[in-house]
Amino acid sequence: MGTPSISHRLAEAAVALFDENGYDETTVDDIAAHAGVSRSTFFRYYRSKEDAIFPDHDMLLARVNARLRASTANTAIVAVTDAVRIVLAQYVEDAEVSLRRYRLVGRVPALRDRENASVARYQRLFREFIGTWLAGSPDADLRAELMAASVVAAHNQVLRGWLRAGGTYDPSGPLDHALEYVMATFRHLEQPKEPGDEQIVVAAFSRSASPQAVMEAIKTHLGGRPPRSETI
Amino acid sequence: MGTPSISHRLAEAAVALFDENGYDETTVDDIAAHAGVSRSTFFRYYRSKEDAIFPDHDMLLARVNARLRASTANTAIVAVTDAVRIVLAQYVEDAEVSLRRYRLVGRVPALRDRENASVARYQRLFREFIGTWLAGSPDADLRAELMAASVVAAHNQVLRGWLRAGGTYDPSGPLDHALEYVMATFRHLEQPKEPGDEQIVVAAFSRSASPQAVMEAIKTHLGGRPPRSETI
DNA sequence: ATGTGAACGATACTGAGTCCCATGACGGAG
DNA sequence: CTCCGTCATGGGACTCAGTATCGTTCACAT
Repeated sequence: MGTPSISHRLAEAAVALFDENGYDETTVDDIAAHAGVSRSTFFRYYRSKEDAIFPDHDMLLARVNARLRASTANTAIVAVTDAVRIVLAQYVEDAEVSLRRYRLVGRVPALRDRENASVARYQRLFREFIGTWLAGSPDADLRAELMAASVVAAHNQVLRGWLRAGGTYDPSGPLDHALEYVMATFRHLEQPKEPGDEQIVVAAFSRSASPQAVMEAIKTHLGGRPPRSETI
Repeated sequence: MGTPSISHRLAEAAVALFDENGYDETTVDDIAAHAGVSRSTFFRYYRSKEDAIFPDHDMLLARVNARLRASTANTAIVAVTDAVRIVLAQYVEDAEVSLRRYRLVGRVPALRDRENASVARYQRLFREFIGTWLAGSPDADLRAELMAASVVAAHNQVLRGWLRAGGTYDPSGPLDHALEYVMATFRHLEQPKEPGDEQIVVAAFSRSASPQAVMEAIKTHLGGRPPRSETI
């Protein structure tokens, strides 16, 4: 811990100088000099100037991918929500860095674009996973696209709220709420086609009929499926 | 028409050279020379090398913005769907260019990022519009984010399908289908909380009661709202 | 004929990103 | 102790995108 890694020193120097002098006004030479290394070394650790602000994004993407692939068709929903939680947790873990980066990204268009690009990569990952999962069902591609977009959007909404508030609370509650919101949305889409399409059966029978006979008649009428709801 | 505009000639040259020699291998000098103008002139018409492939994106964004702002709270949904149709129609209008660009963007990461950035701008526009529209309602921010993401995702899904098929059909049908899908989703979210929560009323009344009296009694019971569905 | 302004060309400059080579530290084999 | 690979680093040259500035040309109006 006496000598932090060069990679870390470079990232620190980059954020510090960007904060102080602005992004465009800071050259790679400045960053390298501030970290006590040469320009060549900077590009050995980061592919570009922007990369210095988004380290370990590849790692995070890999973890999300791993979490998604470690699931069967039955646990797909859990896998998705878990994966989203992983991403948010990563931001929360070092809130310090996340907040500085947030303020920086808000001011520099180039960095905004960069972040959008990585968001798109996450969304693509989710889309492919969900797509292979519910392959075969009608509108599978469309639904996969929509679910992926919604999940990512929910995450971003919660994250931005947390960042705007200065990272002063635990966002896992809001995230669960948002994810539940999304999941409820898509659950609704599963069963009934349209709000008005629900068929309601009113059964009339003799007061003296046996409950078994009534249930049997109803079951037959519904084609073997149990009734969706009981009406008093 | 004998002499097309310099702007157009530059865009043509750019796409042609990118197609033939690759994006990174083509310099701005090449493009300018191929269009018969100087390098300076290129940067007078396009802010960057990437811009040459995405001309009139600002214009399209402005049209979407205009369509959204030209609406009251009552016509908001129509405004959103209209705006999306405008965007897709723009792609369909010169399918030739859209297809070449699609193939190009699929191969060059820098251009993919660029496109993601402009998608994000559309989404932001929709989000802000929807947000101010349903401001005040519970979870307004979250719902705005989700609706915007879904609408944009629906558009992109339809667009990509159309592009992959080589632009060989009219995508306005699929777009309407996808948008209806999205709107149905969010309609579900409005009224009933959970599938089982729907309240069903069974009315019993005298055979001799007048229809008006029955309707009046029911209306009163439902709190002034007309019944959601009629049951035979 | 002369002023005026817009469009274009030419040139120089900064800085990101790439490539290649030299150097120097380190560790193992003899 | 010396020799020899290996690897991280430094250094410098190079390409090219993007910016800024200035001069030129041409159309047009007065």
